[in-house]
Amino acid sequence: MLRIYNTLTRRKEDFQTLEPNLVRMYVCGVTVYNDAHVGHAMSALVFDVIRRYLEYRGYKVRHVMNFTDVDDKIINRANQLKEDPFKLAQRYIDDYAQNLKDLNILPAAVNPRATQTMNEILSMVKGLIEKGYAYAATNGDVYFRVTKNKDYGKLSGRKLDDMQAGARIEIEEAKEHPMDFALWKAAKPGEPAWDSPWGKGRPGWHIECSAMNLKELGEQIDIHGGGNDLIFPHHENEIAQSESFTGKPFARYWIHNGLLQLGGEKMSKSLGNIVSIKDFLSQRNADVMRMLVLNGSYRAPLIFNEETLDAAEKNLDRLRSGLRLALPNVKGVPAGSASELTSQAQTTQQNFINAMDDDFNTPLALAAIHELIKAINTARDNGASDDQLRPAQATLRELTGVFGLQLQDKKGSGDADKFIDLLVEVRGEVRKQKLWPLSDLIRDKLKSLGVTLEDSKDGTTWRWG
RNA sequence: GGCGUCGUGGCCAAGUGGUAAGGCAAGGGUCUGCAAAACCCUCAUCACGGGUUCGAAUCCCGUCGACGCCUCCA
Repeated sequence: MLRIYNTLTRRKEDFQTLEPNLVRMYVCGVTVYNDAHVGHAMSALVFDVIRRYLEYRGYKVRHVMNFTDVDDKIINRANQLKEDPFKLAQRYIDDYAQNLKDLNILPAAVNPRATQTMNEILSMVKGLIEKGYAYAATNGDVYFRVTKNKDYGKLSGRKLDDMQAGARIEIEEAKEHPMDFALWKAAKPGEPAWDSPWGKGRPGWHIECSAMNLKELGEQIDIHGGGNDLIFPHHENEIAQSESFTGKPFARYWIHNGLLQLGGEKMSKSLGNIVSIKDFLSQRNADVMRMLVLNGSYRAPLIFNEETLDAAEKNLDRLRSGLRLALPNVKGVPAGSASELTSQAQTTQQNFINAMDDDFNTPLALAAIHELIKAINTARDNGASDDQLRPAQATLRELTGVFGLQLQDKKGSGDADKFIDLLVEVRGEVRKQKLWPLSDLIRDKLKSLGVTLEDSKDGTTWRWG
């Protein structure tokens, strides 16, 4: 039974979907006004792994991830660059889609955008006004009336009174209550704007997500996710809007990932301590970022630095070692040993599932995989044939695939392979004649070209990397 | 100031009542002509101080510290 930590209840709960075998999952995407950074990648990776695991467990997952493509920051940036705000947003949407692809993140079923959900947003704002949950203020904005929503604050565990006390908010005089938040913002001259019963304007930040949920997934969803910096106010406000509008509980499970830490602080656009996904991928393989995420609990902060990245890279090398072919010229091991390996594969698979069922405990699941690696490598050392290794390696591929790891061999140009084979063969003759200096020279030269040779008693293997 | 998360070996990180998973690094060994890889072995008593318990990293109280949110933020 899968159990998931629910931010709403602050407990792990059994996972029950609204509809059998179908998971409605909404994950907050990004506001597109700049290059996405590795912190965004972390969040996307966390939910990609969750999705892959749910699918592995037999669920059909309808995964929705939005783009916020109109807001203050986009408008400001566009003004700065003297670019059309819609074009700017489109540019960064395309970039982000490419980032996700490069990170081997499965595409969402839909990527709704605020600007393409305007009808739903408008009707939701209207509905909230009609029900008394919102009001059009004198300044042209429409605000949500937090005092009308009796359990406002339930997600973040705050009370309205507490929030008033310490909040450093410029109190907008048009608001009835300082914590009321904008559903609709009146447009200033020159800003992108849509017609509405309250004059020209654009949606507030939170309402778009409520509207997109309603449009793409319905009134109630199973999983709503995002970084834990979104808990308040964004997700709190989403709940307030959605539940006030529909009168039904909104999301069953609220899942929030911890934030990536760079130099002891979270990485964020406003702090300026950013490593973009693009820059990261120009230096390291996508699997490295993924391994970094898998190595820790998704809810805990993730330490991102050269040291942790190097360790992640080595960890990947280790996983790859399990996929190597049998040693040359082996005769195979007794059937008993081979079936032991197969049974280890089954044990590992079960341990993997048990770990992941416990709130997606990827570090523990990874440890299970390492057990299998060790068993495979031992079998290989003992002379197991490829046929004997294959079933366990298939399990290894299967489980690392659930993690979304690609574990591609480091590659040179494929055309070179047969020449390398030839060199290795010739070197074999050289070694028979015990011409060690020459043999070592060939090995060293190949190493500097990115080809690693490994000699064993019965022959030599080579690989890129 | 309020709310919340957390503090496990050199580094990253599981474990949340019965005497500390895993990865990286380090040291030793097997194998090898050498090397590499692989395999084997070694390496922590869980921030600190109290308390509960037969028994606590794991529960409670306090102290110190870190981080997040309260304002745009994955």
